Amino acid sequence: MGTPAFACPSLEVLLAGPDQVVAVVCQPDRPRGRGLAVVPPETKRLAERHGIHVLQPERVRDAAFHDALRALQPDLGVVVAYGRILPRVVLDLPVHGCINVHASLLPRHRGAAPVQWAIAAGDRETGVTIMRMSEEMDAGDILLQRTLPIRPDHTGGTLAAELAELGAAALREAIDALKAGRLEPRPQPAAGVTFAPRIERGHGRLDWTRPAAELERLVRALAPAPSAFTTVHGKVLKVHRAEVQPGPPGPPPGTVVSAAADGLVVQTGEGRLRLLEVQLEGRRSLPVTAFLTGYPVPAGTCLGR
RNA sequence: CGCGGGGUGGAGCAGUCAGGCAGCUCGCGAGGCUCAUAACCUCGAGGUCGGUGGUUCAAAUCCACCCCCCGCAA
Repeated sequence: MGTPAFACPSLEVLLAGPDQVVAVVCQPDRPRGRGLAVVPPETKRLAERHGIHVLQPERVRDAAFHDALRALQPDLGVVVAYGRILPRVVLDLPVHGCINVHASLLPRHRGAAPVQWAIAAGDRETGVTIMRMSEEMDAGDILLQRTLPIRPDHTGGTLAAELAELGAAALREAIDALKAGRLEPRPQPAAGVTFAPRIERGHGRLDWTRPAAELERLVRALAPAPSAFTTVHGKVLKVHRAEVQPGPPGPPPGTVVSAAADGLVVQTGEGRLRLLEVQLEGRRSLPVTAFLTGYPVPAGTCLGR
């Protein structure tokens, strides 16, 4: 059971393995993107290429869905970024229950967006957790964990891709170990629980009173999508890449200190942030030099309002 | 039919409303200035104005259709 691209490496591992994949469960095709075209989830596309049966229940509490699932007589449920809280009746339906691939070192970053929040929080390392699923979100017993250092150049996009692969490998390992009976589930520590809520638009707004280092992490966490942003002259300006620049306290946070070939330097609550790649609404993403060529932003301009 | 912005020398943009010599900043090339430089000055090359059709004496500009890029919303 999984929906977006993050789940695909895990599905591929299962398809390549010795066990039969009786079905793929994902969220329904939904109108997405410009023009609201109805687009099938990534896992569905992958499943169909392999001729795997696909289930797309509107409601996970629907009895008809439960019947369909039961008819498949699954031995094990594998859930990767499905995007819905599953009721107990579904969790208990497979003979050996359900396991989950989660992109963090639980109990840290329970929730929908663990990868982004790990970067934004400044974590030095993150990883994946394979766990037995319980009704409480991401609170199940840990079966196996694998860690991955977070590099200073990791973005939400690149880190998620690496964790998807790491998660798939860990999943393979965990299933093999489970079948061999040499995997001992252990409860998550009571201490260290944090939550990583779904990323919403507002999370990307750069609050210039915050330290530059924190803003840089937010920019990376939300790249390439949905992106951190500020505003210039009332227009949305996405910031795709930026770097911290030490600097003396200066003008009010949000003030453009300088705008030249080497970047657009903005005063923050602590230090300065040099914007390197930006995108004005309706325009494509540009290196800051090209952006400034056609859209001059004089020093002294106040961003964010 | 979800709302909206855009496509103009290599890059980014103005010009379109009100049709009339293809413009700006940057880059590139040559020359000059300078102890020197990504600085400064002079000169220069480079464009089927996204495509097709239409209107017109005349279309980047007006009309119709099509292709492509992007922001919002979901």
